[in-house]
Amino acid sequence: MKPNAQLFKGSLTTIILKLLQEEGRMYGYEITRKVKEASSGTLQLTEGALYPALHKLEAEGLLTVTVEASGNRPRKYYSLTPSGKKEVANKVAELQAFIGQMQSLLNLKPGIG
Amino acid sequence: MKPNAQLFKGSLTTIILKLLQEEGRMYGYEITRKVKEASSGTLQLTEGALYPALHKLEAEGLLTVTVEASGNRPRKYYSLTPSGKKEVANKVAELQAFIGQMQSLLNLKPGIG
DNA sequence: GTTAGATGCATCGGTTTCTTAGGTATATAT
DNA sequence: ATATATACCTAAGAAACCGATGCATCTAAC
Repeated sequence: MKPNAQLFKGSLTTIILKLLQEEGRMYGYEITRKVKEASSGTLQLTEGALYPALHKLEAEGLLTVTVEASGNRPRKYYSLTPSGKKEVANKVAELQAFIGQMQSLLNLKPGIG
Repeated sequence: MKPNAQLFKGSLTTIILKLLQEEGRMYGYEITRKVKEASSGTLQLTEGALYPALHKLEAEGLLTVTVEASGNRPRKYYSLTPSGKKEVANKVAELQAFIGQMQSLLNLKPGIG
C-alpha cells in the first residue's frame, strides 16, 4: 500500500513549473532529487513520470532546454519561457484552490452529519 | 482548461469513505450533490467515476449496501463496514500528510533558489 | 580489473483512474 | 410533448502514473 507515493493527478506539471520558477533552471535528475528532499522522502517522483511530463511541457512551449556539458555528463537544463512564466501563477493558484477544497472535505468531523 | 475539476488521483475513495464516516450512510446521487455543494461547485464528481469507485470499495469489503425504496425510486445506501471504519482514519491521514507535502512545495517563494 | 553504485538521459508496457457519452426508468414542470 | 431532476449503471477511450529496463559515464570498493 503506497498510494501516498504518487502525485496528484495533473499536479506534476504544476510542481515542475513551480520548481523552475523558484530555482530558475533545473535538469531532470535534479528535479527528482529536489522533490524527494523537499518532501522528506515522502514524494518519490519517478523518472518514468518526469521525463514525459518535461517533454510535454516543452512541446507546449512552456519550457526551453539548453544542453550543457557540466564537467562530467551532459545535462539538459530546463527553464520557463515567457508563456511558461505566465502559466505558473495560474496553475499554482488553481492547485492551491483545489487543495483548499479537498481539505474542507477532509476536515469535517466524523459522526455529526 | 478544467484540470481543477478533477479529483486527485487515488483520492476519490478517501473522499467517499470520509463522507460516509461523517454522514453515516449515503446513496450515490447524494454523494455527487454533497461534493458539489461542499466545494461550492468547484469539484464536480461525475457518476462515471463515482459508481465504479463505490463498487470497488464494496468488493474490497469496506462498504455495505442496503437498498431502500424511498417513496419514489429505490436508493442504494452505502455505509462503512468495520474494516471500512478502520481504513478511514488511515486513508485520511495519508491524504492529509500528502497535501501538506504538496503545499510545502507550492509555498516556496519564487526567484530565491 | 571488475563489480557496484551514483549520476543523467530516456522509452515501453501495463494498470489504474478519470472523462465523455450514452442507456434505463420515474416524476414533475412547461 | 419536452425538458429537467432524480437515481441507477456501463463502456470506450484518454490520460497519467508505476515499474522495469536500457544506455552511458564516473567513482569507490575489493
